[in-house]
Amino acid sequence: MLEEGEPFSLRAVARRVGVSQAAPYRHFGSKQDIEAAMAEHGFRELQTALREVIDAAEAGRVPLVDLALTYIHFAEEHPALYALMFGSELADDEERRAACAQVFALIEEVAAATHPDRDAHGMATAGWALAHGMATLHLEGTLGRNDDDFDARVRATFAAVAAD
Amino acid sequence: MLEEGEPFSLRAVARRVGVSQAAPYRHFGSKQDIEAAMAEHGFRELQTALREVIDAAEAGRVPLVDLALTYIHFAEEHPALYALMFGSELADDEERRAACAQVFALIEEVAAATHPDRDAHGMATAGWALAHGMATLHLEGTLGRNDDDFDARVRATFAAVAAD
DNA sequence: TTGATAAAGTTAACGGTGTCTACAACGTAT
DNA sequence: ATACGTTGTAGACACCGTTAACTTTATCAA
Repeated sequence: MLEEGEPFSLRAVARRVGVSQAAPYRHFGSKQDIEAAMAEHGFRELQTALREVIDAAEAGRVPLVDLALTYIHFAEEHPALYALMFGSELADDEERRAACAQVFALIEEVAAATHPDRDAHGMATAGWALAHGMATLHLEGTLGRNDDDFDARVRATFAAVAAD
Repeated sequence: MLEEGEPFSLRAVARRVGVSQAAPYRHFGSKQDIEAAMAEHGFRELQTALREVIDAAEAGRVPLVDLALTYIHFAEEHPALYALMFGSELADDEERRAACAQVFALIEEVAAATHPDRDAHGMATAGWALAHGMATLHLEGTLGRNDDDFDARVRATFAAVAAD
């Protein structure tokens, strides 16, 4: 879904589905509506992935950095979708924003559980910003090409910043 | 330059400049080339802004969070350009990457000066990721709409994470 | 002064794209 | 059976990036 290489045009999609170019307009109002729906779906998939990590951990206590790694792996595996999720044109789609807010709430919940003594909102903000920032910079190539030990780099960064 | 609202098409640009639609191709090979040049210019402007903050500080010691605020203000003031600078299509433009790397080197330099005892590279990575992440999430609306005290929020986040 | 050359601008076209309108097929409920 | 809402279609429109062929214009050597 949403391959990186080929152009993402309504016509190309319709062609691939074997349907006429105007058919998508029976189901969506515009291309932006479709992209917003895809972004919303992406946030829900991301939430599911994060939820799995939380549920797999014993006693519900997950280090924030593990959540961040899951987050970053998601971005690595679906770079085009990830870019879409944070695309500036979709900023005012309400359902996309709600799905995004749910992910944030999940992170906040974990932050509150692992650090009951600290400001959960601030911790969640820092954790998300760090994860999102590293994911973006990594995808974009700014952080070099040591792909394999990037996980270690993320762990080191989180540790350097004493967020755990 | 690069207003948010109107479409950024070569033809629209040419029209506004009062020149024919094909004229840009006398100066650039493609639209991507133009965008890459704009992104490169953006990185250089960002570098200048950061450099000014560093030079204005006494003894050359700037808290990382002040650099981050300058970074975020730049993103706020030029949202479309900022999005362009980190657009995934431009990842392999060499000059853009070089300009980006210079900004990173600047941050690293400050990190090394303010925290001689810690890993400068890791600190710079964390600082940039935090700043870039918060800028993105803020522009995108995920962090709420308390626009005025967002600076305070950035300071709180950096403090919460003990990065200074 | 003349003439060659390279830079910069022009018009016209090609294929592709998002979107709209008008029309046809078809399942379903009255 | 008939009316209707749903989903599909073809065709058009304006716009887009890009290219090709042609003209203008400035520069500089002869």
